[in-house]
Amino acid sequence: MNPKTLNFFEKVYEVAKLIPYGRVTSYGAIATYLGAARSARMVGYAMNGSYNMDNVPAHRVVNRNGLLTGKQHFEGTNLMQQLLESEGIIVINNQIQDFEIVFWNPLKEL
DNA sequence: AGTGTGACACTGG
DNA sequence: TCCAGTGCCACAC
Repeated sequence: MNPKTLNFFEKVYEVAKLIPYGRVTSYGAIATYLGAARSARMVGYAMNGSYNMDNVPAHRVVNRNGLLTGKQHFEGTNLMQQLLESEGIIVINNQIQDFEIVFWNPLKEL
């Protein structure tokens, strides 16, 4: 794939799809991996348009604190949490427990 | 072409 | 240590 043909959004989706089952990452980590460290907000914005991309596990992307800030954009009030819990990730009060353990760093893993 | 916007991240008080 | 303000930059309008 010619990287130039891929929009920033598409790159975000590509990375998101690589997040292993039962692991999570942060918006900033993805942005940094894409070489746009200052565009973490855009990653979240990109995920907003991933609702029609069923391959993108948007629920595995949280902010750098492991907080489910994007929860509001999912159906219902706790769909995101349920999806994570179904993968073995413990979430309490929108906060991922043992975040450092389940955190997946694309910079290190890829 | 310019302006507004946001599912973040960092810094200073 | 904690919170509020500020920077940021790619996309939509």
